[in-house]
Amino acid sequence: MYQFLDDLNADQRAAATAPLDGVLLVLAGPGTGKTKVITARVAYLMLHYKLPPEDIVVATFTKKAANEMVERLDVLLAQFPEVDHKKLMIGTFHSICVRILRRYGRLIGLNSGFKIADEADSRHLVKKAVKTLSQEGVDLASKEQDVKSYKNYISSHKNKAQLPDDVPSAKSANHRNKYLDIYREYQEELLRNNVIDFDDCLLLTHTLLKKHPYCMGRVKHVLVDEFQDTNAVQLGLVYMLSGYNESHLHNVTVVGDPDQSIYGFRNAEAENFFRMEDYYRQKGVTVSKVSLTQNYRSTSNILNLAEQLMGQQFGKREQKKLKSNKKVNLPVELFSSADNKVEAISISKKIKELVDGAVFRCSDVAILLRAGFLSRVIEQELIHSNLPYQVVHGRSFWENKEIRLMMNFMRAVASDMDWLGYSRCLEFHVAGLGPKSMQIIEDLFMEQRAHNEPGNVLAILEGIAEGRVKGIMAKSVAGIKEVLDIIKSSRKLLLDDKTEQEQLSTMFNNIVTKTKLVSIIAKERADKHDSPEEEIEANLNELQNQLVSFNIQEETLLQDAYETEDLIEVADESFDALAETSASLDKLTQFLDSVYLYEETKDAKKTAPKITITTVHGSKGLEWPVVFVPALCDGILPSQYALNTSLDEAKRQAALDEERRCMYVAVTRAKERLFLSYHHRALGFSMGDQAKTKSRFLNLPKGFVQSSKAAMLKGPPLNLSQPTSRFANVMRSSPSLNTTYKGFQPASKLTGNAFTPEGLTKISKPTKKRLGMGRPLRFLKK
DNA sequence: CACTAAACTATTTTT
DNA sequence: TAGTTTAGTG
Repeated sequence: MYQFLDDLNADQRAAATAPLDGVLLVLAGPGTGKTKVITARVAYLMLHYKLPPEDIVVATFTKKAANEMVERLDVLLAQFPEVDHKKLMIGTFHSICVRILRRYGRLIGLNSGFKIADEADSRHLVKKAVKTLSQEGVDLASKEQDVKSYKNYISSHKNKAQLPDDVPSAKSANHRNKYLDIYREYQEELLRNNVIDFDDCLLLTHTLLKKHPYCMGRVKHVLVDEFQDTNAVQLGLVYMLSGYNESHLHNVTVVGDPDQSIYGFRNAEAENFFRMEDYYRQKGVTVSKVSLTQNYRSTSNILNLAEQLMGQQFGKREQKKLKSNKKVNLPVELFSSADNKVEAISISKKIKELVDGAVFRCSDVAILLRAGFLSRVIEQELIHSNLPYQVVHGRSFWENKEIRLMMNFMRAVASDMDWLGYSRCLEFHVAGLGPKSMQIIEDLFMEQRAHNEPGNVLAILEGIAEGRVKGIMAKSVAGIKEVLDIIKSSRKLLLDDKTEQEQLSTMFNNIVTKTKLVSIIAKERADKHDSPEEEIEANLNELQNQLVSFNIQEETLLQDAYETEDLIEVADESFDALAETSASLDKLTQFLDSVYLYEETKDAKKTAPKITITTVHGSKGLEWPVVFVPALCDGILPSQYALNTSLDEAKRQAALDEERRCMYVAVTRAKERLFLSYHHRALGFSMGDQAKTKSRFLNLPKGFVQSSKAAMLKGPPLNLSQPTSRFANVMRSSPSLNTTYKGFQPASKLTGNAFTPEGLTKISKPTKKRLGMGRPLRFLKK
């Protein structure tokens, strides 16, 4: 019928072509072609059932997943020009919600010009709230740790759809009320700054649709990817989005795998699978389930180990019977090391063997870690042994100081209302401007806001420059004048008679030059890095490129999509419009808006032949021919938190189960070779070295892993009271000692003749991303 | 009142 | 290690 359906196996096809009406749960284990199925289903809904793309909502969890799906649809639908899949409402939950709020937020009193508060803004406002409250006499701790716990409190309530007024009153403890006070004050702060935080994106949409469900009344089908990662609010959104259109009531497709739920800490609830089933069954809606069991990724040894691991879950779980399609099947290897440095050495030696044997390339190898900080030791060792690697950290690029500063200066250029942006610029650039002076300026701004005006930071600063404000030191006034100049001159550059690209890049350079950003930040890092300027400039270049090459999103998506149009007063113009505007200024504004919600964080050079180091969470949805999972120690995986004995039994089990799922995700990333390891001792920071024991998850029956004892250090058992770091250093620097280290067997011995290098190169292409759409199809066919 | 230098302390995962 | 908090100085 459709060619893309021929490329699916029977189960996949059943899922993709399931009836339009009713609820479909697709239980897709790792490597079973989940994305392929959901993409095919979307195509089928549009082609076969003739659903208009603008009536279909496809919600994903990450930007990457959304982008990938669009890419696949591009290929899939190339031959069906009559279907315009660009009109699909596809994106992360957050981005879809923001689009809805921009358009209909007014109905719940939201100012349509709102901005998204990023993590830094949000933290700042929590701190602010704490400060305000302590000034009012409430006794509050404001250490970093405490701020974190306040944020957690707020977030967890928001994720349960509880605004301050909805929080159930605490029975006894009075610290609870303090938390609630902070929550209230924090919400006020958001409002005063005309921003909403990440959780609000979802929560406010939830509130909106509860009151005004007709806003999204024409939605005919809702699809959710990685459903196990949804929280209560997201589940509610699915119910509401699919619960209004009478001709297409409760038409939902969700795809996911409860075993891969590793975002519980962020209030994801894998139980949503069961909840949803109950909810719709009670409504009399047909609920069908399809399980995908054919695995196209891993060898059966890897799959067996994974299944064995999950068999130890405390919570209920359905057994999986994943079938491998791989002919070759090498054992999963396990080794232990005296300490984490030795472990790193073993890993690098092993990688060297695999790579030198021309069996794998560096880009085929990934090292997956429970936590980011574990990468340090391994990185050092990889540098030492000259192995190229890349650390893929979620948003580290955006967290660089130079990037954050540039973003803030550009925010100020883009909007006079953006106090949060302006304030960071002032703090950075104006000498002599401390908390007291900042407070004076902020008060002026908030006063304007209180009078229901948008607020205009630039005007206030001009007032200061003209000496109309008391309490600001002369030295600071001079600095403020400079900031004014930077902002104004940058704006002028955006109105120049040049191309958009030129305008943006000269504006960018203008800020960089006038703030002397590079030299100032370089100075701060001088004692830690060799050539900090280089790195800073490279980062700035990257940002500049992203800005200049940014394409304006189709924000008009919702514009014409709704018949209910006349029912709803259309959102008014944002009142933030600057006196003079230009295409490049619009572009700048959109760029700033988009960064946190739409823009995919670049995963370094995809083509570079490098080893990938990333966290287990960061590895989700990806795959590599060779995977190392080091540091499988109690206290790391499972993490210390899960081992906390002060938790009650149910919570402890739930936490342990999530940790186990973490390991499940890690091991199921591997296609051909999987190496597990742990160390007996962690050489650490100031807190001193810690003795470690083998992770409880490694207590497996015989036969699932092959221990390679050779990786253990030869020599006397470690004396734990002696400084081990020196020991490790000797190991590393002394060749004679190194020879006693046996390391791994040569790759040839392990692989035997079953694997020829030629045979392997065919299937050992790197990450999923590079496979794109065409490749896996061809691969699966054979 | 702001700035600097020394001291401290916490290390998960992220839209 | 690095980011933040503090105490002491100008």
